[in-house]
Amino acid sequence: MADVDTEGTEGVGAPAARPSADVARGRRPSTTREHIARKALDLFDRRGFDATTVDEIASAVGISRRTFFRYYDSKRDVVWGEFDAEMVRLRDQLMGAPRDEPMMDVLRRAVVATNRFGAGELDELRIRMGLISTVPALVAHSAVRYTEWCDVVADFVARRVGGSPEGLGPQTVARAALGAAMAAFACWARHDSDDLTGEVDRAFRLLATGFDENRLGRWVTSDPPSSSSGA
Amino acid sequence: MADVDTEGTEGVGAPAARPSADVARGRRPSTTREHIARKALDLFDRRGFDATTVDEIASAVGISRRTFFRYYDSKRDVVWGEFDAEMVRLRDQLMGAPRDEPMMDVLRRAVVATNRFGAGELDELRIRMGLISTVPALVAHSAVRYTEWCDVVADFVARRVGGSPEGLGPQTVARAALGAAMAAFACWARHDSDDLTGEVDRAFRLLATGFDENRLGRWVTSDPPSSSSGA
DNA sequence: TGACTTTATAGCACTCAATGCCAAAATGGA
DNA sequence: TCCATTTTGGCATTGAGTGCTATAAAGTCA
Repeated sequence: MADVDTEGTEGVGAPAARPSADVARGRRPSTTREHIARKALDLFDRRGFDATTVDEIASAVGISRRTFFRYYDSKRDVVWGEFDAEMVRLRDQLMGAPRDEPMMDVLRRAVVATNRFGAGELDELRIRMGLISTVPALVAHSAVRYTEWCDVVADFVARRVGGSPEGLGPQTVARAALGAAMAAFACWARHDSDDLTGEVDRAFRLLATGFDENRLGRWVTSDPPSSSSGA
Repeated sequence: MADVDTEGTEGVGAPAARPSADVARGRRPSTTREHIARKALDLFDRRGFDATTVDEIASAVGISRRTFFRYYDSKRDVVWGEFDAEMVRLRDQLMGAPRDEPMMDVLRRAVVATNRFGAGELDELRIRMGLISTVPALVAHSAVRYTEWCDVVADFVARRVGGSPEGLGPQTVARAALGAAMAAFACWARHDSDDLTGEVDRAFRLLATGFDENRLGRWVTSDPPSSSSGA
């Protein structure tokens, strides 16, 4: 693992693992979110999420149970890593897109862009996403985390087409888009399609067709159109 | 052959509330799922879901805590009522549709049909859906319950267009459809659009357009059928 | 009536996640 | 050295959920 310096570690809910730009005051943290996450994911992967207790994670890391909960709000949150940073990236991508680019193209490109990962991160990501889309406790928790994602998309859509982000239009687009993204992720995490962004791209192109039955039929049988062409 | 009428997904996990077609053997149940649900929903509505403990529900119903868990697998499940029965109805609607009817029309009609409720049920349903779409613990749990829903839809789609129900095509359609349904439900539960099936219908028509930006713009500004303005 | 069977219930003990509180440890600065 | 700051760990508590067991209530059969 060559991710020595992970500087984007803004606290999700825990105050710990601060970059601490100024002088370090007080007692130094005895570990990091990344360190905990690595140990925990390893345990989850080997023994299963439910079968791994917080006590086991804590003792594997070398901290107390109480300290674990200062780094992560819950056992579930460990799997999500630095999800919040990605949320900011998505918003930037959506809001920064040229006004004349079609809405669904912007959306597709933005989601694809925010899900580009280096080869070194993919193995861990697959474990994360595999857990998120299969373990009931994590499937459940995902709905809460993805709510923020939907809000970002709904804001974008409302800004494009008018009306309130809470309205049926933006909400439907946002939640349907989330569905497409989740489908892509789940498919990628399950079988070894090593092309995550490709899956996302395909799912969103499909979504933008309105799921016409004939096109969908051809799409399933023959190989679906890959990205390549333009925006 | 006692559990003849318990085929498929009928039993959530609790053995109680059986219609008891044959003669009643053994001690009679001291309450019903409905009775528990009514008391519990009342408490949830007044005090909030998290602030209501299982002990309080049990004592309000007049049973022990342990007995509560024989009727419902969890506190969360109370809010979902007889969700499983609806699942069977959805499958029947989808599979029973004429083969030449367009796929997305079948889907829309099926979801609309399975969400028709009598005027007497609507108040309680609004409380249920309000809770499900706002309380974090229930938002989370909804993802697990809706997984079954998605499976049904994905099966239907795969049967129509070919390929595996696990494939990206059927999964994308299913999850996007779920998104549309959730958006419609949440909008209905929040503001008092008393037309639930109308909201569902609109969301699915929108989904089938592929969210073309221009059409969506007109759709939002000029009120579609009976939505309140600017919602 | 009195066994015997079946079913539902209550109580108890237990695990585990999560939270609040407080004392102790570690660190830099005055 | 004393002090302020920050992290840590232990302790107690709450609340969900589960397994086990004894008991209560009902019908059946002799």
